[in-house]
Amino acid sequence: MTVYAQIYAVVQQIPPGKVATYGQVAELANLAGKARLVGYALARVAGDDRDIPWQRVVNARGEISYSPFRQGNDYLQRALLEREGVQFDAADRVNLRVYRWRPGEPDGHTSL
DNA sequence: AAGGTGACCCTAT
DNA sequence: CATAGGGCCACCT
Repeated sequence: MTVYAQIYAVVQQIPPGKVATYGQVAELANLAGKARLVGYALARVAGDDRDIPWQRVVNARGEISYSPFRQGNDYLQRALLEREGVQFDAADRVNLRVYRWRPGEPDGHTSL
């Protein structure tokens, strides 16, 4: 069982229309504090593996992590999320209080 | 086999 | 709000 397998297993549980942060995924995969590994692991499957909803992972501020290394996948990420109903604010961020996925609550009830 | 690197995160200034 | 620095660790030369 590699650390990647654990990371992918967690990401696959994120339901459509919801997002999780890198740090959150790391914690759920028993890799607390190793958020970078999550990004690294996802970089290896993006565009390659369609079984993993990589677009549902954003950074701790609710932003998509843009990088030239992603060759457009970052922009694609936003398009995919919007297609799922996730809305971005004027600062290009998603409101984590509304869209953050909470394990155990399949259809996150957005109570403030 | 050692060193650079990356889709991160947190705290302090 | 912005910048800076430390911690993290598997992957690829």
